[in-house]
Amino acid sequence: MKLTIKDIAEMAGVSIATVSRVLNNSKPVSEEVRKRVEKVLEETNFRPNAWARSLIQNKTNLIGVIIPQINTFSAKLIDGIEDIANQNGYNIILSNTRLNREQELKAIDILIEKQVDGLIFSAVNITAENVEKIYQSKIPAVVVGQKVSEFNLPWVDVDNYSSIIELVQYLIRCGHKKLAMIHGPLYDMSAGYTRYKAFIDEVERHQIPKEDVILVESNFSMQDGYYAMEKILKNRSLPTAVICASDEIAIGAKKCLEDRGFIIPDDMSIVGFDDIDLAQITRPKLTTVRVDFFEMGSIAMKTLLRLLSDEKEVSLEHYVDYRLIIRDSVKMIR
Amino acid sequence: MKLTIKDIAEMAGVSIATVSRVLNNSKPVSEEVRKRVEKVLEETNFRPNAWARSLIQNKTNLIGVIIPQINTFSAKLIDGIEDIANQNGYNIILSNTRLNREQELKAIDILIEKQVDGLIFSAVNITAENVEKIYQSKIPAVVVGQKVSEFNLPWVDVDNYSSIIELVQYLIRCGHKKLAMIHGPLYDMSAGYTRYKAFIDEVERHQIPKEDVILVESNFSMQDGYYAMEKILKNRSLPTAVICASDEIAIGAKKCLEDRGFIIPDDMSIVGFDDIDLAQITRPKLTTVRVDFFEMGSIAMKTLLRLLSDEKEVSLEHYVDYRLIIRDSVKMIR
DNA sequence: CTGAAAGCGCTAACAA
DNA sequence: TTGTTAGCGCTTTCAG
Repeated sequence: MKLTIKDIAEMAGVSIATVSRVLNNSKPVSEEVRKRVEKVLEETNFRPNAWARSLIQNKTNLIGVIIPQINTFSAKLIDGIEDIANQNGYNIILSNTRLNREQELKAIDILIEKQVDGLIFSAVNITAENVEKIYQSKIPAVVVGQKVSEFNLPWVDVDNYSSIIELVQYLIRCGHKKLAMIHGPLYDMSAGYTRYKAFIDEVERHQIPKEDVILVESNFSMQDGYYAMEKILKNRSLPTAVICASDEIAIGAKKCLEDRGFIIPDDMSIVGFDDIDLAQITRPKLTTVRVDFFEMGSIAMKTLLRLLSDEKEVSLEHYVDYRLIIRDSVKMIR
Repeated sequence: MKLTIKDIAEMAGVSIATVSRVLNNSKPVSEEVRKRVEKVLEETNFRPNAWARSLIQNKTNLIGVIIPQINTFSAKLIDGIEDIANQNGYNIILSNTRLNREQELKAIDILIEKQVDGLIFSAVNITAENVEKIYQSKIPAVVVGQKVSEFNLPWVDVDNYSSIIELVQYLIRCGHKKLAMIHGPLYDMSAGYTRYKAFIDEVERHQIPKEDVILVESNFSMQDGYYAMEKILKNRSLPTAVICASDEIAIGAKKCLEDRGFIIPDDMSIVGFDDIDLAQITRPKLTTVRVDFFEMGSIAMKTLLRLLSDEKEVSLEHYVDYRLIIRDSVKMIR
């Protein structure tokens, strides 16, 4: 049988109200009685039922975290969220939706039932349906990994657009005139579509002729990067540099080239995105864009905290820093 | 104002008991009334407060997961736990103790207060103090990543001992007679101490003379692996093969050798542990031991489920499979 | 089949 | 300073 505050009260010979008072330090209790109660508390190792309390206080100190999958990136994201949450007395309840739409909706429902104080939501493509549900629940929420300016929710993301533009400009400065991109799936709004859009926009801005631009879609894996590069190699005129939507893709693509005797970056330049550990270990070291997912998580949680403390002004848009990491996989032409 | 079952009852013109009945399908309700209530439920998108319910049913459908840090391994572990938990209607509440003893104790306390139905506990070194607290709480628990045979708790771990023994035997079969190990910190019972102990035991069993065995301690990072190899290189007589307690160490050590002009495996053989993604990408590909952390998580959760369903016989010891992955970083001598 | 009411473990008035 | 009591949102007897 689990102990309750009532048991403690009996054992200490006081009322349950008094026990509650010493438990929470909420009201003055005489030194003598406090000692007595504390003794029982220690001896029994009593822990009050958080849910009975939350029922009254309407607060659970729980943050719901919804992610589409668990990988190295989301792991860092979670780490960042947990860090700030923990520092502020919150626990996180983790929901992995495994890239499944229905699971996302279900996860939101469950977290509403569990009365989470706040929600951090991430998905490959956040839809109106999701957001609607979150709105209705009135639970403070912040979106992570996608710009959702069309909704009235704070979001945190890397500036996928600017970063790719910077990358393209860098390649052009290096003298590259024929470019390819291995982009991610376009239904993936953030790492897929936005990076793709930035690329075609910037390439157009520089008036690079259509025939000197190659686009290939790929999933975010080495294997798929490998295949994507095979497709690029089928073109009559090869690019001098290819931008990959992720380091994994880049490394797969690189492998494909190497298997065919290409020397990187002499025969073809490659850049990636994310700056995973591998990027600095492969030879040549990969030029890429560094994204700090831990920071992304902690910014998200800090934003949520601000929402929770009813601050009037919580800015809706949060870009997490990125940095072009120039290493050895791009050749300077001329 | 949040909706309650009372509001729904009023709106549907029934008693709260009836609403509860349709919510849970617990007792027969006339078709007509059921329809009426369901309509209101849909329109309002009502979600019952899980904690009010749990207060009565003494069940939260919450599993507490305590991990010492978030990295690629624990991420997979969590993934495996979440997968099974989710399939069985449980949510996980994640506590990262950041390698901090006090945090571990605190995390247990908090999870007790949150009335988790079960606990999955992992730490670099699980102590009697931790276990004592868990015992006292009477919460079903399983330990992950450490053999804790001295306690009466189920645990799940790789067989660190046998796997290292297999590795040593493999090296010896390959003709290696002078061995080194870069082992992890010895306070780390599982990946540190046990692998170390297996190595010295097996080396002794093969009567390899003391002077042909080198031991160096290192943290589990490439950087530290690099330094550890530097130490090994200071010895008068070098080993022909070195076992590293992790792939990260191995890759760092390898880098150190390469920086000094060694050819691997010709000049020195290296083996790692874990089979991280990198292991098959570095050249030469790394011979290592594959450990399935996702499986470790799912076994842990399945074991916990068995505990929760009051099965009489729950085996306490669970080894997760490992496999020697022979690649190209070990030279066959003779 | 439906409703009234007790009670889960706790906090917070309100009295004393 | 302490105790009594109402009630948080729900489930579950127990009557009807």
